[in-house]
Order: sequence, then structure tokens, then C-alpha cells
Amino acid sequence: MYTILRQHIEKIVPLTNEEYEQIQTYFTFKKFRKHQFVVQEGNAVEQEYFVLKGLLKAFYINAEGKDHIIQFAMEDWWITDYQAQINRNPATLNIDCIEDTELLCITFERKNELCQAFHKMEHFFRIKSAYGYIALQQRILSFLNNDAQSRYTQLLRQYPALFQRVPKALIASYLGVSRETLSRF
Amino acid sequence: MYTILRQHIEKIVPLTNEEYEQIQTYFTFKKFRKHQFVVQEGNAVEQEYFVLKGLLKAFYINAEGKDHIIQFAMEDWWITDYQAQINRNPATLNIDCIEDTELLCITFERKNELCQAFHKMEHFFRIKSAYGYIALQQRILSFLNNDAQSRYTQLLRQYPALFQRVPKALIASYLGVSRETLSRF
DNA sequence: CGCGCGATTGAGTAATTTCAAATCTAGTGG
DNA sequence: CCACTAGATTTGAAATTACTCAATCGCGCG
Repeated sequence: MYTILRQHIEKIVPLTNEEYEQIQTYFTFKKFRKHQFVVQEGNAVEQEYFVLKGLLKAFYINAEGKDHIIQFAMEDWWITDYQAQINRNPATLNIDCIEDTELLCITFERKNELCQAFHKMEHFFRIKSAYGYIALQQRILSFLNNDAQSRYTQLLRQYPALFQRVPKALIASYLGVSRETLSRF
Repeated sequence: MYTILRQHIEKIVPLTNEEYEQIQTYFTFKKFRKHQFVVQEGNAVEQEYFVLKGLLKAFYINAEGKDHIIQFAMEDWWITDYQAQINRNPATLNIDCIEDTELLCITFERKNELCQAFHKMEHFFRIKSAYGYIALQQRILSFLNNDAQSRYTQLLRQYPALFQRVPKALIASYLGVSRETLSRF
């Protein structure tokens, strides 16, 4: 079922009912509760996740024990430790749930099989990756170009929904600013 | 022939001679000289570029006229203003040659046709994009996690070749540091 | 009421920027 | 061989930005 996944895919490639029927079978459903970890540093990363409902963060904990948020993911977003997954390394990131969350999960192998079986899906993921790449370029640009304050207002403009759901300390971590500095904006 | 392109693709998908023969025809060859622009802000971005030889930089010029380097590209790398290309917008980036450069060029449409005709190539570009995405995540992480100095030494470790070919002012621009600060490391 | 979490405020400190000037280097022409 | 120039790099000093640490505030919930 999961019409949210179907709609998400169909933004890029149209699907017949039969195709979607098939595609769906590559995914498994899983529920997580607030504060629960989906990926944990040091462990193998088998799956990639599509968010049906809820909110997660991916973060890195550095040598001094400080954490930096690399990515949020809410409904309609994909998330995992891609670096670890592709290279078959243990995770360097942690991913946990900021809210109760429902995910569709697909393993690296199953995703490859899916792409092999459906050229359409290979296309879909190629385009998705390209959009992801562009989004990260924009984020890098905002590091290069803007000071903390304008990164903040820019994020506020781009994802107002996030600010309703996430404590400001996490926003600060995502922007690379201390929470004190952020609260002075 | 362009064996560098073939080898580059074959790091991810094996090709028969006939396949490569075909694939090659989707690209056109073009030479640029040092300081020449490949993409210019405000213009349409038709092509994506694969570097056979030489060195380029992609940069953004902000309202105050300062420029920030988003990407370097040397042999074996792909470059264009992806944001502009995918969304059919005028370029917001500039790309110019730091050295005399030889490129293989492919238009957005031809790349799509190539991916349509060769599932293998769609796969290739999906994997390439994923690696690109990961690399940008790492770069963001180094903005979040490290101060300017350790970003510098990290880059030095990762791409020593770059430092032989690029003036330090450009490295500074890439790292988001003033050239004066960089020269004090 | 009081606890706990998130957010804010203040003060001192560290990192980086800016602007200006000095130095270095490679290439050119006399 | 030398003087000269343009570009790149370095250095100095003041100003700015953001950080850290510590304390305080505000609010919802048991």
C-alpha cells in the first residue's frame, strides 16, 4: 500500500499498478519510538530507510564527544549512513528518532536487485541522488557564503515545518553554530 | 577512443567493445584554454563535462563580489552547474579553467538518452551520484566538525596533487577561509 | 510545588577577518 | 646578468564574530 511511497516515486517515474505492487515487496515496514536508534556507530549498516511518518536525525559524534547533525529526515525523505553502506564499513554516523517514526526499509542488495529488475527504479534513484547532490552543494555554499545568522534565516525560510518539530539546539547543531549563539539571533 | 573515459566507467560497470563504441558517440570533444569559461553565470547550462586533461573550478560570486569555490575538477572528474542543468535555470555558478583543459561534453538530453539506451549507464551514473553525495556529506561534516586549520590539513592529506597545481588563494576559497588566515597555518 | 528541559543572557576568551603593507618569485626585456 | 613587473604569499595589528562557561529564566507536567 504505502501510497506515500508510490506518490513519491511517481513524482519522477510513472508506475502501473502491477509495477508498484512488485516494487513494494522489496521493502519491509518497521516502527521506531522516539529516542530509538536506527543506525548506531560501529555497527554494520544493512538498510536504507524511507520515512513514512516521523522525524529522524543523522549525526556524527567527534573525538571530544560533541555531536553534529548531518541530516534531518521527515516524511518522504530517505536516510541512512550511505558512506558506511556503500563501502561496507561499520557506521560512523548515528541515526535516531526525534519522534515516533515509521519507516520502509530496504537492504543494499535488495535495492540493487530492485534497480536491476526495474530500469525505471534505477532511473528514479539516479535522479534522486542528483537532487540530493545539488541540495548538499547548496548547503556547502551556505557555509562558504553566509555567516551563521543568515544560514539560520535561510533554513527558517526553506524548512519552516522543521522549526515546529525540532528543539533549537538541534537546529544549531545542524547549522554548525553553538546553541547560545543561535539563541542570540 | 578516450580510454580514460572507458576505464572510468569500467570501475563501476564492465563494457564490451561494442558497447563502449556506442557510448562514446554520445560525447563530443572540446578544448579550452587557461582562464577560459566553460559555464558562465546567467547563461543556460546545456552540457555536463568529463575532464580528460586539465583542471577547472566551479565557483559562486556573491552579492559583495566575493567568490567561493564549490568544486575543483581534474582528470577523471565530472563537472557542471547541476542545479541549473536539472532545473533548466540559468547558471548561478561559473566554471573556468585553471589550466589548459580537454573535456568530453554531453548534453542533458543525450545523457538521458544514453541512460535509456544502456541500463548499465543509468546504473553507472546512479552509483557515481551516490559517491558524489557521500563526498559532499564528508565535506559538510568537516565544516561542522573541524576548524579551518584541520580542514586545511585534511584536504592536504586527501588531495596532495591539488596543491601542486592550484594557488593557495583558491584552496582558501574552497575551504571557506581567508587567504591570510590560510597562510598562517 | 518543584523538577527537568529547553532557551536565554552575560562576560571573558579564542578564532578568524579585514585592511594595509611588505616580501617573495617567476618571467620578460634591455 | 640585471632591473622590473605582476602575481602570489606572508606578516602585522585592530576589529569582529562566535565560542565557552556559568547563571538565570520559563514552562509544562507529575
